[in-house]
Amino acid sequence: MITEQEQQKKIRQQIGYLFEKELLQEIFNVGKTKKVPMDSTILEPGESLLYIPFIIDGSVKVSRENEDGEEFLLYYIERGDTCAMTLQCCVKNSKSEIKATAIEESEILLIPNRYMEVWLGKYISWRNYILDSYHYRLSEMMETIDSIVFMRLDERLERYLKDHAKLLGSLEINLTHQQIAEDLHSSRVVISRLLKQMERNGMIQIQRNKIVLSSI
DNA sequence: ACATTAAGTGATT
DNA sequence: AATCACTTAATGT
Repeated sequence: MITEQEQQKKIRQQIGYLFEKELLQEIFNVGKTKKVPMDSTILEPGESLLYIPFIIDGSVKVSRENEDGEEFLLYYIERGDTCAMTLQCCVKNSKSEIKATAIEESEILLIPNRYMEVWLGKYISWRNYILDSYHYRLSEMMETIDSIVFMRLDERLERYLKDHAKLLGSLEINLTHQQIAEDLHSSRVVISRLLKQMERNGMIQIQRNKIVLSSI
């Protein structure tokens, strides 16, 4: 079991630079950290938010899901990030419209949602952080929209692979063609074909359950 | 050895 | 670019 001191130290290291001293102290008082295993769902659409989640360590995938359970990747969030969608949910007490999945073992910090509004008035760093988060997520979403509208699927796939590699800091991508197809809302056959082509171009190597990029 | 799941491929729309 | 139908290859039991 991790001691409180160790936990605080970790939070300080990972996201401490974001907030002022007093706020950090409040975070220590009311926040709880939680480890989540790879591939676990952190948040389902329709769920009510009781906590504002922050990523302290690891990476999380945020996606949209329709009634049939088909997904579409909106963006990734990593250390120091929170999800703009959840912020809104916390204030308005509405339900989540997105799905969040850990793509590696991650650690999240949970803050009871009632502090959200109080801190907005009390701490400048918090206000800035929230505004920045919104801005950043919105930009990322626009990039994603651009890619759907203006890029061909092979270009999107390439971007997807590189983003994934950068995020996890490894040229090895442990995903099946099926999983990739789901994120890009395409079909497995199509992805397999495009990957095969990329392999012929020497951009990647294909193995079972794994793709190795030659470079980023 | 057999079943299951991932990946490859030709043909069709 | 998607879907079907089928094959081949890798992996678990």
